[in-house]
Amino acid sequence: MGRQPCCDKLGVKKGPWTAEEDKKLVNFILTHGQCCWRSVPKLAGLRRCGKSCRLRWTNYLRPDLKRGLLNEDEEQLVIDLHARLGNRWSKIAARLPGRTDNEIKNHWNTHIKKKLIKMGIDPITHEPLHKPDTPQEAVVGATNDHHPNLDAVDQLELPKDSGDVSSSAAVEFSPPTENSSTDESVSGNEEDPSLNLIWSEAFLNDLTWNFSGPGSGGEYGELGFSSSEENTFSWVLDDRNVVDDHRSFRVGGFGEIDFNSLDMGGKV
DNA sequence: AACTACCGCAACCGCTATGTT
DNA sequence: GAACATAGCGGTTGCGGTAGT
Repeated sequence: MGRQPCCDKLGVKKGPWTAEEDKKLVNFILTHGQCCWRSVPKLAGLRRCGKSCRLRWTNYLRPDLKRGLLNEDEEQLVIDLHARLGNRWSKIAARLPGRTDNEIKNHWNTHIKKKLIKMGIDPITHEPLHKPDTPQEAVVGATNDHHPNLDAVDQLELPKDSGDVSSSAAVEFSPPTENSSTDESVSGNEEDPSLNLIWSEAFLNDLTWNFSGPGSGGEYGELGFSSSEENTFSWVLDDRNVVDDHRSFRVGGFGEIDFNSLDMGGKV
């Protein structure tokens, strides 16, 4: 007997999510928490595969996600971790709070890979491109599924609790400095003042991001969201954000905000 | 202005890992 | 331990936006 499909293919909608679907999914997760993805579509009134719901939530709707491009420090960390872990994006993502494996994977394929090649570094082996390969190296590079020191890294089991990536002794990572010349005004970073602004109570209150969804109040506690995180849901549930064009919706709660134009000094 | 090519990202697909009965 | 169900992961694809001609 074959394996059952993850969901009933008949009547299952595919393709980009609409704001209405997002709203339903967020409402459901807020009310019931993350469990039984298979039953989520039915219970939430969505004509989607449970898998699709999970992906949508983890890659896009989660409240703790950062948006925007990875900054140079995050990029460096990704490169470093990739050298140790290979294409194990979820493990890499676990070391970058607020970043998803999909996001990192995409960023790797579209930006970092090219950058490394440009610098003369093989993005797979992290060795200089024109170095004469030994047969062993060639094999590692070709298969890309087992880096020499991968097992050691697995056993190391980098501390997970720390949102602070710099806390890992195994990772050569320099914390962002004030003089960092990277364009961090756009990209999300916990060290980023604009991000701090977004998450600050003052900002949230000021924009009247009052959570107005059903069941607002104590029942979200099971999700472990802070009060400010709960507030961030208002962008999804707020009709102002419900637009037909999902593309204009996709930057989520921060999509309407132009970080560059924010007057930091005046606001906080 | 119209067309084309390229880029970046969201989402899907298929597989593996893990949990449950 | 086997069989099945579910969750999670990584590779790939499709589509919209944008730069170039």
